[in-house]
Amino acid sequence: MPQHQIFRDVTFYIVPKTNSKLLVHRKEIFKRHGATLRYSIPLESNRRNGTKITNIVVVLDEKLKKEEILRDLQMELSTLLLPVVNSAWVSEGIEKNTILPVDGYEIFLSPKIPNKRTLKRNAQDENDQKKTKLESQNKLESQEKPEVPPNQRILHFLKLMSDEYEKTNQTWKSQSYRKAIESIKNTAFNIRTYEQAIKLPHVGKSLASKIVEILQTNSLKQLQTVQRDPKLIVLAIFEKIFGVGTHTAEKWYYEGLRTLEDVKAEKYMGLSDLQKYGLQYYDDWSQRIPRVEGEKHDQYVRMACHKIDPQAEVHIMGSYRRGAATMGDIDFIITKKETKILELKGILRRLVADLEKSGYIKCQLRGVEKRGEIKSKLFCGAQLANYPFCRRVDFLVVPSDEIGAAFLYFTGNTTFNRHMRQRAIDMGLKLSNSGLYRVEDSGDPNTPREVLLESKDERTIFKLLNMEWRDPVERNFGGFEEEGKSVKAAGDF
DNA sequence: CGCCAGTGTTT
DNA sequence: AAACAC
DNA sequence: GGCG
Ligand SMILES: O=c1ccn([C@H]2C[C@H](O)[C@@H](COP(=O)(O)OP(=O)(O)OP(=O)(O)O)O2)c(=O)[nH]1
Ligand SMILES: [Mg+2]
Repeated sequence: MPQHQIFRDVTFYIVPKTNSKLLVHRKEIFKRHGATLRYSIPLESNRRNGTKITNIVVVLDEKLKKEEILRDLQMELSTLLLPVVNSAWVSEGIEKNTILPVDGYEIFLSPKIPNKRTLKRNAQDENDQKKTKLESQNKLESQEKPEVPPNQRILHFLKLMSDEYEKTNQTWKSQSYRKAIESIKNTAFNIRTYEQAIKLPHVGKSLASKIVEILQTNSLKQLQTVQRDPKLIVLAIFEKIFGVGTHTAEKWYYEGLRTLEDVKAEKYMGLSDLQKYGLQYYDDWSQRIPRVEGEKHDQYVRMACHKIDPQAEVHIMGSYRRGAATMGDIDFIITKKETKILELKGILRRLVADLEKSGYIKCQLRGVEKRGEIKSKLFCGAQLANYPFCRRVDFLVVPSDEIGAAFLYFTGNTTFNRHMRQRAIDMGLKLSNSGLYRVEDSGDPNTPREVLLESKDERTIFKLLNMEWRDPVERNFGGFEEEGKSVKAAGDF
């Protein structure tokens, strides 16, 4: 019953390109009302002409993040001129049988906080994940028969793919490749066929095909197309500045900045204190910390803490507790028996004051003292006398009744934490830095009731999750370091 | 087709 | 809500 | 991109 065909003269550019039953259905409705549907924007259509709407981007999936919308359109933000609206604009227009003004439906992809006076560029990403290293282009010599460590070529290219996706904030794809890599590492034989590949856990059709492609051509088409432009190298340098992530790095790049010197020269005024310190200590914080120096930090901080409160305890966590030979930073937990968070915050505040006075703490990146409120976390730069570098040091104060969960969290590594937390989810539980909880239905599905099961004791949390205890050294999961452990580890999950 | 860990802090 | 960090 |  297409009566007026209100969208007769309108072209919808649909996001996302991917289909699903629901989306197909909704698009049918759009067509019935006369809309022309397209999936990419021809150059000449990318403009607004007056108030009359003839071309418009319609986002059908409300959950899409702004950056994902842009990626789907394959548009650089600065070049997108068309209005972008959510699907309510369409459906309410249909109800009212008219083309509505976009006000109230428009999704603004660009500005958010006009920082000082800079401009355009926005949209953002998913969650987590750390820096990546740059790696040079591919091409391994074609070694025909026996690969001594099996599947080396395959692993090489899949790693490049994973890195590529991580750099472009496609975190789930990146994660998929990492899981496949782990899986292949645990494979004793040389994979030769699609059938062998697809049997492996975390290797599906797409990855199996890619594996075959690698075996046959010794390369991957997709990797060569994926422009390995100099841009990524610059972005990686920028993103290593503390306080600078993908968003800021990209913004700077589009403003024409290419080196740290460019940034210092042109942006210094506009930088946050965080980023200024990040620049100032860029070289220092790029250095690994020898384990022996970690011991010295431990002694030093422990002494200082003892003076403030002899009952307070200092523990080094992170990679140090996992037995690393070198660390990227130093992670402290400060705690005290039978003590609540408030008192501990006070201890941290005094400790920090002393450490600053003594010259150990060089700068606070995230302070104890912000706006009168005392925080339970401190990120800072700190240097021991007669040592060559300022180090990144993190303090976390933890009330004694959360100490087990906090140890678990702050010992890591990150991959181990995520595995363990996933296991909790699968058991209907939730594990966080404050405890292991049972998640119950409270009537309101948005705010389920969380009942604390355990938070004081690390070992009890392992038991409740039906896991064998692992010494911290056995928690170096995933990645490329110490995979001897992660082989067994992966099997356990 | 939804999930892929969960939290603290700042803007 | 986004950005950045652990 | 894989999985339940
Ligand atoms: O996204 C994150 C980051 C960190 N952590 C936990 C695990 C990690 O082990 C600990 C300390 O973080 P840090 O970044 O210091 O990692 P690390 O394991 O100590 O390694 P590095 O030697 O780089 O400091 O905090 C998480 O749970 N999730
Ligand atoms: Mg650390």
